Amino acid sequence: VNVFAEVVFPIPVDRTFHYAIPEALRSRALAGCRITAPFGRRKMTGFIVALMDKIPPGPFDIKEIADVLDETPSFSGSFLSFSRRLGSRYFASWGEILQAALPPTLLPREEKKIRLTPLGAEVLAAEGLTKRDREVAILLRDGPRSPSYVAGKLGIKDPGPRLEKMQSRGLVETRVVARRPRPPVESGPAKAQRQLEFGFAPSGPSALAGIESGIAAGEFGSFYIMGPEDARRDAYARLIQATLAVGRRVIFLTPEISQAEALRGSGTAGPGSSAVLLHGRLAGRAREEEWRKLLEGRADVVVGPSSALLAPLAGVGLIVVDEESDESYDQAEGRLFDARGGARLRAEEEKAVFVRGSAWPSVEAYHEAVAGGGLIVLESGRRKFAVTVLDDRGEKGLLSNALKARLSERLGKGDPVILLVNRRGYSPYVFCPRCGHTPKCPRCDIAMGYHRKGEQWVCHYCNSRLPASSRCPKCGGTLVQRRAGGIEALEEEIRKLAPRAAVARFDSDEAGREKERDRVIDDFRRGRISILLATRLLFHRSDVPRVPFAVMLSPETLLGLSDYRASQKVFQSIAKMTGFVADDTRAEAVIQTSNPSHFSIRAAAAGDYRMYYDAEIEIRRAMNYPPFTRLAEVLFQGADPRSLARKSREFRARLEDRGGDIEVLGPALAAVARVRGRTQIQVILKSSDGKALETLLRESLEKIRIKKSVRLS
DNA sequence: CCGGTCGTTGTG
DNA sequence: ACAACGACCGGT
Repeated sequence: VNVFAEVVFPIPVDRTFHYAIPEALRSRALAGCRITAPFGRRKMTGFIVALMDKIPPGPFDIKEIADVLDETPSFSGSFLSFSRRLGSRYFASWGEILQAALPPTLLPREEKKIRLTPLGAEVLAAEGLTKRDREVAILLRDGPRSPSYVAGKLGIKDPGPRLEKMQSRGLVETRVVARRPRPPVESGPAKAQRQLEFGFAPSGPSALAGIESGIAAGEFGSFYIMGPEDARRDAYARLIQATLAVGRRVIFLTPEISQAEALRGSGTAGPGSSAVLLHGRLAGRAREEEWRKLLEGRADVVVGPSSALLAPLAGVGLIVVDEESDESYDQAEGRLFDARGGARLRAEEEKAVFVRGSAWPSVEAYHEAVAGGGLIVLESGRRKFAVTVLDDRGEKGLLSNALKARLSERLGKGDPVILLVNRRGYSPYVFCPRCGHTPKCPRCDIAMGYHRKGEQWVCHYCNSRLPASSRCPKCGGTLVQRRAGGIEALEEEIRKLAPRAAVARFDSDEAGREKERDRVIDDFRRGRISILLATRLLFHRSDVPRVPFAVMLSPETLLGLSDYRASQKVFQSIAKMTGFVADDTRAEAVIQTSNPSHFSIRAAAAGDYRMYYDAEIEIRRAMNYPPFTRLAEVLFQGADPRSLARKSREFRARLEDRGGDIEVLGPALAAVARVRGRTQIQVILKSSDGKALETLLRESLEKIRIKKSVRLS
């Protein structure tokens, strides 16, 4: 009989721990249940991942599970096995993945509170305390506080020793306050459901028949649908309905929440089915309710950003990753996994069909789809609008004379226009001609951008701000601005050019909140705004009206990045800009650049993906970059550069011990050597053998205990 | 000697 | 993640 449980916890320790199940809990303690258990000196919420009738022998003494928090498991068996593989693939612990899959309301946290005892109050009143102890007592006079609050107010890092001392004298006491999770929601009749509806005719090219038969057969398969947005949506609708028709379910990923919301239309996903949105911005209660619908099978389709991949659906038959090439699917700081790789993994696990789609695929995915035979191209027809490339070398200001002339003409006709630029603020940086100094972010190794709004310097990495000054902080000289290139400077020039036009900005500084963003787009659609200035932020909206005139300014600045994907970013940002242009012979897209002959710009201007791909794939081949080699970029972060350097060298030594045919670059300071006060050191591994690379990486990284993130490509 | 910090180690 | 422990350090 199963009297022991294997448990994981939501901490960055990828190990399982063993507990005995007391008699009274034995019938309720099932794999996939949330539990509480003593862990070290604490009590923690964890998850049962397996039951067993004996435990591995070891020198530890076994503890008992304290409580089982679920009546029915929060995670199914297949979800457990998927989440284990997902965590292992992306170097996150199993428990962290399970935590991310759970609505936060279901993960009770407990907090330590320090309270002043009556004795403590008495001694305080009698002035019998030393300076520091007095400060602590005064803080606690108004009620119990957490240790971190005390630390912050006292300006010390660790109040532990002092508090312990005071506790042993009976001046304060600590209490652990458990924030109990809400009782499980009764799964009664579904309340007013947020029905997500897919309004497209179930018709489409016969090319989809292959995917449909894969869905019907219930086998894993991987496909790529390349085509414009409306054609892709029709195809998705057909595939979703085919999946629901065989009684299976659908996970649909979009890069951003707003795109998931935009999928709401008319019609339905299918008779008797329902679809829900699931994302982190849903407030506690609502999020739990949607999650429960999925767990209990009251909904058949989930739509959302990367995190929706962890939705608790059973019987998944189709997983769609739309806008496949979007960066928000990347594994990056604060994101536990790569959503594309994760989606494939889950599809394999559930024997589901894996579909990626985009108008402009990433080079890696396209290469793979062509080789694997899963590429489906939906014809987009020849575009009717003109595309013009303007060379801005030798021009003054942001707008070339040729562009100004075109803009004036359009505005004269009353045409709405969109102008895209790649930079926030006014100018990229300021510098002192006398001593050469450039003001940098105090926490990051990067120049601060000058923002006219609020007269401040802003770090575009960590968003910290300093009041701008015209004097050099080093030598007192007069600072000068680098050529103004940001959206604020663009706004200034536009207002000069068209003083009476209604201009609005769509960037993180001017349209910060979600509501504000919706309002700007809405005003633009209604014609209350005639000139829309935007950063890349606009690419994540699928409700931007088509316009007769759109402009991309200086896309070549992205080429300066030390990233082998730089040219892809250039191609895609131009291609997406042309996506805002109405398909009309009188419409025009303009690219203004100082590098008009670059292949990514020429191909984007021609709207020719193959032209771009053929050139880029040759570069990738020549330089031995993905997809011709596997790359692992390991980033170590830490406050102390010395210990970071030591540990990253230790990592390198481990890599070399194990040898193998793997190229190791670094350790070296990352391109941005410091972010938020933490030094960043990078090690890059290159190999043609992906399996060997992953194994080596896993083994060598295992004992290196510092904050690290890994990007595999 | 104490309070504070830092790095290391273990959690069943 | 978090707590505990040991080494070290500077101030009284």
